[in-house]
Amino acid sequence: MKFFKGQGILSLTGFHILMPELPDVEQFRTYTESTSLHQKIKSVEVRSEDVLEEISASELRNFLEDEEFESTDRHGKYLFVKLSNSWLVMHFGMSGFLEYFKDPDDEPPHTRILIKFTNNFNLAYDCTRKLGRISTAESVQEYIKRKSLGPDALNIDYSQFKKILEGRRGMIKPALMNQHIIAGIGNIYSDETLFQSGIHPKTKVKKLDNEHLKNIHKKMQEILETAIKKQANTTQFPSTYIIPHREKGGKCPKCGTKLNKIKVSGRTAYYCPEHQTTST
DNA sequence: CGTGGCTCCTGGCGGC
DNA sequence: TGCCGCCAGGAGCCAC
Repeated sequence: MKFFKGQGILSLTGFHILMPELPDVEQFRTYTESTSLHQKIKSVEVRSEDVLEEISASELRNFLEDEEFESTDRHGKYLFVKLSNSWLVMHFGMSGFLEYFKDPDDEPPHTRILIKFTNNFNLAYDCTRKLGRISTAESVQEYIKRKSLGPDALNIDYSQFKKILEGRRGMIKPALMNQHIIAGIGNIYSDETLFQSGIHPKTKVKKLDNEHLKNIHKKMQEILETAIKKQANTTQFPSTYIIPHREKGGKCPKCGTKLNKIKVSGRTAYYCPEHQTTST
């Protein structure tokens, strides 16, 4: 699938890299579904043990070899792949992606785990910066519980959303990005959500009224659904989105004002000073 | 409870 | 050109 190959190419040419937040992982999930199900795993190469979490290379090989991927699931930024009796869990850090290929020349450049199927195709887990993690779980629920992940950002309804945010003392952007509160939103989708909601990223949660929260919840889910429809390809996003303008000298796609770039909880936040005016 | 700082990594880029 | 420090979209840990 050229799409994934394109990620590296896009990043090299200065376009926006597709980062593994919820929509990207959903794309990896459907990609896995459409390429890798119901094929016997012949062998597994662990090229870097750095990405293994609570499992050794030989344990992972034993865990996967002679198994088949039966189905997939996703929770937040985690991809789950079902085997006969347990689950493989993939997290992509800041630079991870999957590539299904046959010709060795098509192997991506920073393959950390290579799964070889008996049909002679391969699934590569490529993670340049080695910040992603591969692990296993008894079930999706067991993993969610073990990692204390909040509800998935796409599934959470408003009453639940409101309940988890109410009473928080901190700022809205870090709250949205906190995987223990809501799973799936990272730095760029929190920027987009707050841009579309007209909320300054440093706004204290307790300063937001019911209408604000309702709007944030609605925009968050609309954005995630749109991004998934566009296969997380930012070049296909609506022209009113801030994501493609999150760069030095970027301008607001709605009014042309130069975007502000600030640090919020240690992360880079871009926002429009004209559109995101709630007091902090 | 929240936040800032540090850490895990690699690689692209800007500045000198 | 070469080198170096800075920066990046994730997230855990610890001190305050």
